[in-house]
Amino acid sequence: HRRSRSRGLPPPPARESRSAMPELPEVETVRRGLEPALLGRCLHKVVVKRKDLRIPFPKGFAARLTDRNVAALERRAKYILMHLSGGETLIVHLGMSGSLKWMAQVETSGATTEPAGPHDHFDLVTSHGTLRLHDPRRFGAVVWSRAMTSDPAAKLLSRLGPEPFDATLDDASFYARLHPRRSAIKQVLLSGDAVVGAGNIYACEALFAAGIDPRTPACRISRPRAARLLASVRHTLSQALQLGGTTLRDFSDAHGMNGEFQNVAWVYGREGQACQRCGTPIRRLVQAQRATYYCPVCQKR
DNA sequence: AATGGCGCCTGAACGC
DNA sequence: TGCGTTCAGGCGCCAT
Repeated sequence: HRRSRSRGLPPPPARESRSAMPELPEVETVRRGLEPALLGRCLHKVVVKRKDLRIPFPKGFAARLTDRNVAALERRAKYILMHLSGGETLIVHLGMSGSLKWMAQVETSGATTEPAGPHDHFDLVTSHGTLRLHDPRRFGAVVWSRAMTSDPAAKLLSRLGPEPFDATLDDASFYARLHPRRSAIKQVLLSGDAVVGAGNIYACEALFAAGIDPRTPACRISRPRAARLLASVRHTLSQALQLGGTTLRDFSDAHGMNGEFQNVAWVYGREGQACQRCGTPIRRLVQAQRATYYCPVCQKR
């Protein structure tokens, strides 16, 4: 079977901060890793190599960042928000294949920056090191906003659903967000309308954990099952976040499944393999042009 | 308003 | 060995 892939070679040695398929846990891991390096630093120089990501770089991008200090590093859904001293914000989305690589200056050697490759799109140069955006597929986006309450930041972020670990997201409000939707629950999870952060991998995993068939119309999920699903989303994302350190230091293969994640996955990428709970072969189907993996026995409509 | 479908983009894996 | 095809999917956008 084509999908039961075995890698012939061991992964290359870990040498940079990279995680493909960045979902919420990966983005939060990147944010946490960058925070101590970037906080309070001044952006001395901004080098733009290629500016046509999914959303093209804003006009005057480099000039608008130069000589600003990094005031805070925040995350909202899968966006990284770099708040600057002038009140502006640089918003970075890593898309499917994006990564942010921190290259610390080594004072003893005189701080050489590695040469930029064809998929390196910008460098933010500080006195202590350089932050480099790398994104081969260019599904990512870089957006500059004068203020978070004004466009384009407001437009980009205003329609996002609640954060999974927001205490105000309770069972009742989660149910209320699912109930009007007639689409399959898998698609509703991916839409980020009811809760943000779960991409294809964690949507599949959370639905397995909750015992819910991914094709179930969202409106047919009862209050208790919705509560269980919310708990499963939170559990899955927090477990992945705990494994985030591994993601940070590892390379990913083409499928973004490296390090610990593929080892703890119950269904994702396991078509034809025995369910680790009941032994039934895991199935794969396509919903909205996206692969869905599930156990036909453990997950009910 | 909700919904389903499309396109973007590259590299790995696959198949002949 | 080599070349064409398929697949991966986050998300803005579009038509319905």
